[in-house]
Amino acid sequence: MVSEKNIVILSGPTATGKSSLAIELCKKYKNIEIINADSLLVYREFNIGTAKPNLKQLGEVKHHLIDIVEPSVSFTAADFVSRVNHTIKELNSINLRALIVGGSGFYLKALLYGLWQAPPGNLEIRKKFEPLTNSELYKQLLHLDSKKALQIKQNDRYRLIRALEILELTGQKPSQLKPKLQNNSQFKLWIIDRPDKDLFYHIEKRIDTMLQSGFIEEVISLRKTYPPTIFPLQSIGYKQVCDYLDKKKPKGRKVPDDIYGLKSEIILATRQLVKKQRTWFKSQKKDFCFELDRDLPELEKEFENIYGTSA
RNA sequence: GGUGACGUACCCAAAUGGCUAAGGGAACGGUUUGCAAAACCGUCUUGUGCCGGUUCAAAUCCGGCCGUCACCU
Repeated sequence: MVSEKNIVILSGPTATGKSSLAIELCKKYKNIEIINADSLLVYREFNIGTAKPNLKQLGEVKHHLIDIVEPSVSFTAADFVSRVNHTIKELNSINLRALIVGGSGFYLKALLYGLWQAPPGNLEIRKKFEPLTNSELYKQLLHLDSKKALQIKQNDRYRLIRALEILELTGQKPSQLKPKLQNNSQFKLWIIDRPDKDLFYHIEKRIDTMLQSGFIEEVISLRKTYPPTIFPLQSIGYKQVCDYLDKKKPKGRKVPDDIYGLKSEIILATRQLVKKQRTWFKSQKKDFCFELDRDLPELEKEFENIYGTSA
């Protein structure tokens, strides 16, 4: 059965070189296409700051789930899962294999283990909760579903609202939601990483390149079209450029007013992302962990085992 | 060389005589179930440049020294 073929998920911290590696790996096989698993590459017009693969790269190997939504539209983990499942089916039907590449841990977890059987977010209902303070929200939830409330930190406003939203939408207690089963036996989670010294060097180099390629101009142009509140403009790099353009200084830290100050702020935020991603992956069940450069031969061998001719 | 300002933790920064010297950032660790490059939580338990003086009591007042910055010659 075609659909039972293994699919590698190539993940790991940002700037490790996942995308380029994936393209190099796929070029040798001709029948593999890449499915993006990065929460920001799905947005059109956000190109430089997201380190989106360029046209040449996109031409070498076909990519899915890149540039699929407008920047002002919110794209969720559930959207990601259904799109991926759909794409895999489609590829299988024409005898192609999929390779999933990206560092958005939450999306991957949703793909591997499924989300709960719950309705999507509802702006109307969320608006209703807006005036309430965190402790008021917490008290409400404690009253309606104390089990769930005890699992949520009292200041975790986002999750408190989500839990109350589910209650209102379904009448069901969030703590009793049933899992939506996801067949994950075909996925192989591979994490690639590299030593801090290499990774940080790459991060700095990458940010230099972004700034030289017109990153600031990209942000200026995006801000003419979209409100500053949209999610991708809050993301790493974009947020710092916005602050730079608005001359907004961070609290608790002195940063030069110039391009060097901007660069150091983006580096800082990117390193913090790396750390968060590593923390995330630490708790995930992995099939392989590779250190790039050092373990490349082994990685290629494993890749051959899964995507090789006979598979 | 002269004048003035300033010197508080790894960094920024409150507190100008008196309870155990705020707060923030960074860092480190963690949570994560439809916004996730988001959001949230925990840990950073003696550090007021140096020396001396005044006082019951000094980061805080006085003197000197060292250092930084600004301006002047």
